[in-house]
Amino acid sequence: MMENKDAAECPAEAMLKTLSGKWKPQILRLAEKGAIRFNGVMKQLPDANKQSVSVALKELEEEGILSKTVISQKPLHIEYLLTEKGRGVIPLLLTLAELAQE
Amino acid sequence: MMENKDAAECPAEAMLKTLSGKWKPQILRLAEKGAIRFNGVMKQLPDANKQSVSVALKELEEEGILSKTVISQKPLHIEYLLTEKGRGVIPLLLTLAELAQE
DNA sequence: TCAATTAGTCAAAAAAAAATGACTACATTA
DNA sequence: TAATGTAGTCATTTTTTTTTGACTAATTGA
Repeated sequence: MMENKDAAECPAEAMLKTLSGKWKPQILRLAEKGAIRFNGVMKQLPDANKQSVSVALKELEEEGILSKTVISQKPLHIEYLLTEKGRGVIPLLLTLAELAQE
Repeated sequence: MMENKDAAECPAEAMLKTLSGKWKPQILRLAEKGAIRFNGVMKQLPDANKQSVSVALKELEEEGILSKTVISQKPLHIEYLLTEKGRGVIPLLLTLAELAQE
């Protein structure tokens, strides 16, 4: 009998963790409509705080769901866009939202 | 201009929270194959602890994803089954898992 | 020069989630 | 009588997540 350390490998769990962080679904919902920016998100989610939004954007970028682009440094302008993977996530969120309401 | 307290209502966020609790995806994966029982889950997920499994089963039941049935109290026998809603969640988890690997 | 806007970071505190170990309660088996 | 198996609960500790408030750094406008 061989001892196999299971449990660790549940790919769905990792993805769920990534998506379920605070403010992330709302941020993705904003991103669905077009490029988003840090301060824009802060204004549209008045109850969110800098740190959480900062962490959310960073993690979503690390997961390849958002891409970050520096448009210009003169009047500092940074944009986040949904990647292809990110666009693939949106319909899942919508389906989850529907299921939640049943 | 009227001040609207937004943010609270993101149905996807609630559902994501429910599904992303510790061990929940694994438990649902077991439930997909048939009725599950408390000690059975404990044996199949050796790294999980009673408390977490207990909380997971309770929350999944409260969300209407699992149904709980007492089969008999003589040799105490309680079963959890995926509800229709629960069965609706499974394909989403599989899709999330696929997306995670891209 | 002072204030505002851009996009954050940092350390610390507070809140929420998860883990640990002891315990309950009932019935069966040795 | 003691141990085993069922399905948990409870209080406490540990870990993780989220929030708070102060601070940075560059540029623009008054």
